[in-house]
Amino acid sequence: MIYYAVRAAKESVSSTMTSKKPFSAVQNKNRAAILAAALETFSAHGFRGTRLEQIANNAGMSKPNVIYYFPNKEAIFVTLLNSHIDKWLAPLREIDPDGEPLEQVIEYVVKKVRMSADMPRESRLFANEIVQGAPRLKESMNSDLKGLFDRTVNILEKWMKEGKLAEVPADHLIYSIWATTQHYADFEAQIEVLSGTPEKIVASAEAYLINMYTKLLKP
Amino acid sequence: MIYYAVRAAKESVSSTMTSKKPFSAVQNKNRAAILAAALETFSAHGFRGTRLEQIANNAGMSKPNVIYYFPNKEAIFVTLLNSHIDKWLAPLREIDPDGEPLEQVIEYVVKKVRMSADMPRESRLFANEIVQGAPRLKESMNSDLKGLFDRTVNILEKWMKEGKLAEVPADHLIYSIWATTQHYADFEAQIEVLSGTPEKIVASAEAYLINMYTKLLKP
DNA sequence: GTCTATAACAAGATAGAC
DNA sequence: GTCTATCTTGTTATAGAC
Repeated sequence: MIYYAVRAAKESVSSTMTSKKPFSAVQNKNRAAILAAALETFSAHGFRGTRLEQIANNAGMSKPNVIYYFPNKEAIFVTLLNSHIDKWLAPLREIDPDGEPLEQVIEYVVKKVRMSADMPRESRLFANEIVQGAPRLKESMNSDLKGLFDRTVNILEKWMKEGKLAEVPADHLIYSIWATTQHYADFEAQIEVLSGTPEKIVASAEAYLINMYTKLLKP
Repeated sequence: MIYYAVRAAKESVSSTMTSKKPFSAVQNKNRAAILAAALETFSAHGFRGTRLEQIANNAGMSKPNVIYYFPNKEAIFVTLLNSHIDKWLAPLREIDPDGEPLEQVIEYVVKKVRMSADMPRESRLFANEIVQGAPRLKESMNSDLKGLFDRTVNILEKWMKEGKLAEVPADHLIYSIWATTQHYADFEAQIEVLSGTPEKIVASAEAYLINMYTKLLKP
């Protein structure tokens, strides 16, 4: 089950690579359509709330045809998670230990809040899963995320010790950045009720957050 | 359907009240057991992810017996949401327009982060629902929450105009308080992977957040 | 590769005895 | 009020023709 998912995740990226069993052009096209449809429904309803039929309809094909490309529903979900995780963690990876500290943190905040605006479905996909205990995400959190998190904590603590950032607990700083930036995507339904058009709100969030984290971290 | 839910939510609070059809002591006890079990499972798995059987098992009774007390699964869920919403919004309601501004905001932050520590399941119950578009919560958000939110925005803006708080967009301020405080409960699974025991982390969150919002808002 | 039909099963809800 | 047995529906997954 996991096997198929991983294979799909890796190979769907480059169909031309000369591995054992590359997917055909049609296969890649249909896989992509399924994953696009899956992002739509899984992010809106979570794993159990999503019906295979919705995915099939959104992808413009029949239910059995979907299952022709993926062995089961869980494989679609896991493939989807894996296919987005690198992109999702990229901004964290791009923090430069040799850059100007405050600038690096603010840059990270800006990237994250823009992701919330540009990729709200990806954000909710992960949010849905984590709120429910991350049963299908614990593995990649332990491998991909944990290392990145620790690396970032170290960089931040070094900067603080050097007096280049105000001293705050680095782990809490990262959590609050995640919380404040992703909130606009994850709780969009609530924001829409309270503030109207979410797009406008996310647009003005950037300035607010830059100000907040600058005040917090300026040495 | 909604009728039963509302009736249950209101009457289960005070069994002795002299309304048309008060519930018996046994009824109240069983209703309470069902709602307690429901909080456990709905907060962990969301509405569709929760099985009636899990609720029954957790409540120590049979599935049909659960349905004897509530007409269906949705009624349990709606009753549960309603039975917690007042408690959940209490800290916001308690912001005193005549109090010392910064103190009032910090007090609010502290109450919220403690709720995250003491009532993580309630937090996730709402988070789960909102991430999925709040289909069964839109109504009470429009009635209960919207008014409270607007009231709070007005209080904050007045304080800012009077120079008693630094000027920031009040709506974003509220969103960031919600985001940073609830994050510890809602994303507990992730925090556990990255920082170990969530209890310790939430405990140290209070000081971090007090510092952050003080720096942000001190005039 | 794609489809219709259907098997297999899980889950919500009901009937009716106690 | 509570339970066992069961109905009914919804949903995943498969079989097999094209």
